[in-house]
Amino acid sequence: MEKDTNFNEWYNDIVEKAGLSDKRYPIKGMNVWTPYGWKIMRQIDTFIRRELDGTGHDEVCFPLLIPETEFKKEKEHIKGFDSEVYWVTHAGLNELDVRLVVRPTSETAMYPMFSLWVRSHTDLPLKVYQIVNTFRYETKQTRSFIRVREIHFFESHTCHVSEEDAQSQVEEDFGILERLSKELCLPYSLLMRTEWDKFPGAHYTVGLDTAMPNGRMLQIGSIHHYRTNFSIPYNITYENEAGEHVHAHQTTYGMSERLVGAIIGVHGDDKGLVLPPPVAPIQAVIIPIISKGNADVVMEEARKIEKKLNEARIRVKLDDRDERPGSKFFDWEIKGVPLRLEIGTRDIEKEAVSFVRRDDGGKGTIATGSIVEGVRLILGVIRKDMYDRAWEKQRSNVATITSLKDLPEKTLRFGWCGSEECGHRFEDENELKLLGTPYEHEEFDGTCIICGKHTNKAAYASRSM
RNA sequence: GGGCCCGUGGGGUAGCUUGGUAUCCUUGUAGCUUCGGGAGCUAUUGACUCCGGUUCAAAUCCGGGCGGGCCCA
Repeated sequence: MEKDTNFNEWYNDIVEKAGLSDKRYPIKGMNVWTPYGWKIMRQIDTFIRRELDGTGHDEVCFPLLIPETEFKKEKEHIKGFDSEVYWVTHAGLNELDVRLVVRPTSETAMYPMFSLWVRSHTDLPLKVYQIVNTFRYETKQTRSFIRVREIHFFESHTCHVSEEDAQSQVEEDFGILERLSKELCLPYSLLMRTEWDKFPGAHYTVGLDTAMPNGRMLQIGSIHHYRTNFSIPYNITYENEAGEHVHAHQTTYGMSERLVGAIIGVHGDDKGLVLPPPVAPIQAVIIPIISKGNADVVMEEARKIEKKLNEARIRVKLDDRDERPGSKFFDWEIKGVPLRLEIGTRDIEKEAVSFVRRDDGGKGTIATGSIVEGVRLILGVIRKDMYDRAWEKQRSNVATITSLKDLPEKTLRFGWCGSEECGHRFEDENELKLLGTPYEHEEFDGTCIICGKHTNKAAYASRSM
């Protein structure tokens, strides 16, 4: 299956063949995480926990159901979500007096509790997160990991004494993102979403977008600054040092299983999945090369190597199935295992192990005596190379344009005066989604591509995934 | 939001026009054999998406549900 000529089919094919997800579950957009896919997700979750724990967040777990009365407290928020929430209307044989919403996100579950938890300025900042499933009734075509109705994601929610303090939380979130990006070898653009596309109820939203091979941007997460937009309706106040009751300023940060979708799309190739070593369930696979009469010797050596790597906490698997080596090579390539180790008579004689990199096909040997150091080193190089190549692709995906004729299949960068009128016209007339303006300062000098007014603001747009 | 297409063993398919015995590949299982890029042989398990209609008879024709895919907005 060819990735570049037929990305959509390729993607579906890989998800199935690599054993990431089984979408035969009989509800649209609700797929089964099969073991290999779930292991990848768990690696990502583990990293996120480590990062959030390390930055002073506490993990919590809120109920799945939200009373309609709480859900409807913030007007913009409900407007943004009420067409895509699932309702619980019955319990047993009885119709419920107060209907329950299945969380599409947890603001409205958490904030009534925050108003109880936050009393004094000494309670702030309050920083919590949870890793849970949320539900959104997607009406569009669903797609494994990218557009689903049951979404596995993490959401962190914070409360602060001031807008500035909340702003510094946003900066901390960018730091977490940067480290996550290195781990998953995923590049991203930080784009300030337009007023009409920001999270319902937010003061502003920064979208985290990754370019897919078809030139379209995939949003992999978002960071929101709420100011006091939620703390007012939910009455989240604290008493400051002067004895006054003040509304807290809030932020949220969320990312989902789309990270898995992005990894598939960014790194995969015609042979299958290519996994970044830090999240690969199996980082190195050992293929014993057996021939007549040497099975015992080869297997013994392979087990020795397996044990050594295992003890060094490298995720290793010895493939001792009764299959021919070639067939095993194909299997593990589809599954994207970063490093393949081959052990045969020739290797044993040379006291070495042959290796093949999944990412670029590079081959070589590692001396058996330094197998742990060698494998660690190569996995490190693979991670760095994947990271660098992915960023290079992300940058080259952007095309700066001055005319709307003959648009390339890329992410477009162009001048925008910033007016809503030009923004809407741009979207409506070009079948494109305005992703927003760069969050970080970016030199630009040109004219608005719609009205022609001079502007030093660039905007980004792409077709939606 | 609109349009088009599809649903047959675990996966991929033939059969459907013209109603009557379901094809092939792959996978799975057991055994033999083989092993530095998808080996071979033998035996064997396993299917017409659901509901309703037409009919002596439905995988096949008609309607609907559920599910999947592609394109456009």
